[in-house]
Amino acid sequence: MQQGNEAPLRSDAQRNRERILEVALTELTRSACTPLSAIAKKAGVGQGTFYRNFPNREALVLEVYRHEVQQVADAAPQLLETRAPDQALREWMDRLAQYAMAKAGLADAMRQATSAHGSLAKLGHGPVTSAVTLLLKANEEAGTIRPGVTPDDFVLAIAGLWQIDPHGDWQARAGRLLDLVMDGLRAGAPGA
Amino acid sequence: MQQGNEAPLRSDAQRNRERILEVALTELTRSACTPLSAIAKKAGVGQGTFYRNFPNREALVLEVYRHEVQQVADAAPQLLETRAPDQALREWMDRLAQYAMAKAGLADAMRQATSAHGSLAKLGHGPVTSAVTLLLKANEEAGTIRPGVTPDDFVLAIAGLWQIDPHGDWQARAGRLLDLVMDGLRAGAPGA
DNA sequence: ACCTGAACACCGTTCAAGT
DNA sequence: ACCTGAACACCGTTCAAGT
Repeated sequence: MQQGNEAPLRSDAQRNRERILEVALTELTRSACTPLSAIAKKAGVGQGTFYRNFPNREALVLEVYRHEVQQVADAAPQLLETRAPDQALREWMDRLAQYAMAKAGLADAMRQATSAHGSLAKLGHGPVTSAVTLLLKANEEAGTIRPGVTPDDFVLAIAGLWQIDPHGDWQARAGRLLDLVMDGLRAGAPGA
Repeated sequence: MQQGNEAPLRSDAQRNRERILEVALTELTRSACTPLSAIAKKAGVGQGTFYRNFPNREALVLEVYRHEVQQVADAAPQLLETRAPDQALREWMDRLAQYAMAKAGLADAMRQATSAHGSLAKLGHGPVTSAVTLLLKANEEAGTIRPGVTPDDFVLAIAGLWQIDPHGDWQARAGRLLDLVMDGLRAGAPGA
């Protein structure tokens, strides 16, 4: 049965959960392989409490990531209001890249924690998918990209972002990758 | 000093090393997180011997991967002899995809073992880079792709391959990704 | 109802003793 | 020179006892 995800949660329990997430963000950003016990300790909770909230590393990392990634997703509608659809899409990619580099430690944690396929795919139908759907649709309607590109396709196409080393000249490398993807999306825009 | 990598290696030592690699391939393909101790045991060597050859998991996984990936790389020159450069490139991508799916467990192991950035990048200047360089150069000279694309750019562009779930319809997903990349490479072929 | 932390299981790594 | 395998350190996970 496992309760949907209702069950109001006692106030001290809720504060514990929030403190764990807070510490996890800082700590995982610094180093992807921080022991869970260290996170529990810094958050001031016992091991048991930690595991009540997050049954394993993956659950924790996914939750932190989801939280963080929401912010980038939120930028999409705003960009579409102030720019042409293709410019909005391209700039959104840049912001995603910037964010991915800033949170590189977290991205590492994601890669390591998600055992089988789909670091990103594991995010499922979250805010990122919504943002991408929105951006692609606007472009398709404006005829600036070819029709039929799904959000999944897009996410796969920019997967290289998470491979870039955040030290050094990531700006140049990311820029070239994203330009290439954008050109691929455009190719012969209105045709099948 | 650490010896370059010469030092002829005693014959029993060499057999041990080979048996470890053999077992590691089978075992890691099956499950990315097989304990190293299990691999050592199945290979019939002690823990110490194992660690003499491969100081950590990453070293083992990289070696296995390098070995395997050589085969796909070897196909590049042959393809270039029998096909137009762009067709050769596109078909090589397909083979890479097919191989990546077949060895999905190994790809998982790579992702998990390589802590900081660059699963693929860690392969460094290996056979894959050579193959890609060859293919890109032929296409650039034939004017079928835009000039100035580096092997690094290309590897980043197809990074999505390693995210695809090998069960289900990976053929369709991989095909769409690779077509998109190919179109991106083509975009306005002769121009800057 | 929720929390704590000692206890357990497991895996990576080292090293003293062998051949 | 190289090998073995017991021993150690460490981390994830559980659970009996508390509030």
